[in-house]
Amino acid sequence: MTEQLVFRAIADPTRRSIMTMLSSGERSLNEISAHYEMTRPAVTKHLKILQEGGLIRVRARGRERLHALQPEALKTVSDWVSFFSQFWDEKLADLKQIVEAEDD
Amino acid sequence: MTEQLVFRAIADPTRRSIMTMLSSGERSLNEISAHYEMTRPAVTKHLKILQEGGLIRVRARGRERLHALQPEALKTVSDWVSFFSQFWDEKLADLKQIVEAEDD
DNA sequence: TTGACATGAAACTGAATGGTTTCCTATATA
DNA sequence: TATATAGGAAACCATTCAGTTTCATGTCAA
Repeated sequence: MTEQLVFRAIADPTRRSIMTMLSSGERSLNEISAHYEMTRPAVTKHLKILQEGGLIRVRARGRERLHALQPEALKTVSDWVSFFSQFWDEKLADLKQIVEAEDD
Repeated sequence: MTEQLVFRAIADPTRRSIMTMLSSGERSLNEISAHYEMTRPAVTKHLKILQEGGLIRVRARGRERLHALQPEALKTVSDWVSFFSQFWDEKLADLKQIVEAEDD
């Protein structure tokens, strides 16, 4: 199952940081790795894991590779958390159900 | 920061499964490990990581150790996901804000 | 077309993870 | 009190993970 790949992807702080960065628009590998101490190949590996989790998509532009956020993959996490949220925020869980029902 | 400990804790499928099990009530170590193929010490380690993430609490009853879910720790995850949810479900994000404002 | 730039790929390393086995301690209970 | 039960602790192992260095490839631009 792919669910595990999402949880795996978001388990690392660098990867969550990259997601935050991409929330303001797509970025090339160079632009991304410029923000971190680690080497470029290390960032490449993180991007691959994010891609495997479906959290980003990659497209080529010339010799660059542009990485864009694909946040819908987080629905998996959101749904999982929602199950438990009934135990600490019933109002929120109820409203979520209402919203989802409306969308049908 | 403790945030990382939560994401680390929920990254493993066995630990997420244990959380689901505990959602129906507290359980002793023996009761929990009976549901898995792995040995009891292995389950003990998972429980320790869940505890470090604040996701469960443990109390002693005689020679037993009862483990109970503490789902509020998932608020960390919920909040993090909410930031990204604005990109795939604005209605839900809006309602969540309303709910949280009401609680103030 | 040559050189600079953006990236990919492979081999390696150390630390963390998920698991095991073995042994020890504490608490119930016959 | 002797024994069974519940769990803790330590030592060990294999795999995965996050990072590195080195080298190769493809594309742009002078």
